[in-house]
Amino acid sequence: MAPASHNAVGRPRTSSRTVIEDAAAELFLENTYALTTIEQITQRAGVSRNTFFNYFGAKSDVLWVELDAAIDRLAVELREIPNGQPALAEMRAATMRVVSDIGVDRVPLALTQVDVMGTAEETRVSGLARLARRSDLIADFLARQLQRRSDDLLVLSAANALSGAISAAWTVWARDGIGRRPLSDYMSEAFDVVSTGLSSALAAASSVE
Amino acid sequence: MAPASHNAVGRPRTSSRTVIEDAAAELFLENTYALTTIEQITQRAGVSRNTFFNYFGAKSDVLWVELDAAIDRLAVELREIPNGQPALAEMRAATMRVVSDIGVDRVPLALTQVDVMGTAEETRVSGLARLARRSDLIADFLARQLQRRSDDLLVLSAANALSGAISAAWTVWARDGIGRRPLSDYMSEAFDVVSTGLSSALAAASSVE
DNA sequence: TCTATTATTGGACTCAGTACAATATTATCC
DNA sequence: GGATAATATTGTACTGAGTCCAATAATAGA
Repeated sequence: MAPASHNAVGRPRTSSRTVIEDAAAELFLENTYALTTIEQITQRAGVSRNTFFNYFGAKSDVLWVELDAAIDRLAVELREIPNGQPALAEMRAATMRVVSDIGVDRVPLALTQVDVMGTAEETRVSGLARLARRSDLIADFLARQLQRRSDDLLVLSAANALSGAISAAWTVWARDGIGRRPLSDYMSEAFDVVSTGLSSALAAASSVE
Repeated sequence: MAPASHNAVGRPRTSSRTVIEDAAAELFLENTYALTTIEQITQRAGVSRNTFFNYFGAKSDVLWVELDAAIDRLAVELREIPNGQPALAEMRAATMRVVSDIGVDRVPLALTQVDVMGTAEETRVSGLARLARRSDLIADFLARQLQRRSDDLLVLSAANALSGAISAAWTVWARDGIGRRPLSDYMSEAFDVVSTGLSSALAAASSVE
């Protein structure tokens, strides 16, 4: 039984992986992320320290399981879009398809308990790695649709901006806690901001005020 | 003589700090970033290992000296803008003021020699920390101008998008190598993309093609 | 020169992450 | 079922970043 890749989407239930995830979540909440060692996690999970690294490439990976899965699905969605489609609209639609699946129970660990776990700074960096990965996916997609290189300034700017907006939606959604609206609501709003342009979005915001 | 803070903007010439920076730059180019240890750096610099940590909080900080300085200056510029100004225009102007100073010799180490140093993956993450710091600055500024909270979705989306676009400009500028145009050119282009909106920017791009 | 401040150093430590070989466990095929 | 191959788990040993703290050197100011 292969532990599959680190960001596997498939889920053999109650494997070592799951046990480790649960143990980690508990300990992060009890002692904060920073003060929890991998050894403690694997001890509670009843496996050896090395087994941790069979399933996760880094301690912080446990925090982002849900987000990684979402990014995996986005990659698939984008790959399946044929050439010559309206790039932004397709990009948005693909994101919305992925996000519509996400229920309240799928909040990335790092985002839910940012206060409780004292994860603010430590997890920030690892979260940014996800932003970067999503940027890459989007840049590749845009480059393909626009027939430009993926390190073209227009492509990169747009990809980074989109990934940043998506990230903002996740963050605010997670922080809104219980009673939050569906993630797709937040995502739509974030897309609106970058789609119509910051000049109009910000102007509208300040005139309303 | 205080080593000042980690991202000091002032420059006491030929202090331990400078010596360390130079030694690090040499070694990164010779042996790549990953294979260079802090011990090697301080050895060549003729100081003790601990002195490194007097000036830098992490090994990767050496890579981002120039960018950190630019972000410091951006922070100052933004702080000095009075309330009630058009947010996006001021933000853009402040960025351009900072960037107009940057000559060809001020390319962040991490960005120039990304190929030579094999820094691609390792430095990516530390670079993202800068993106985040800039996002925070921009979010605070926008929140003040728009009279909203700095974790508001509109504010965060816009801040992330802007920071992402700025990051793209730096990246492409650095990668263009010798013969590149001034950084401000790239920055203008990146701002245009997010200002006018991705829907028009991307539509224009695909119709041109 | 004396003194307070700050820079530098030494030493000991924790922990994440890597490498690799050894062993256990499960699946597959006959 | 039993042999065998594939994969999961573990043990051991290691590197190197980053932290802490106390000791000492260097410098500035009076």
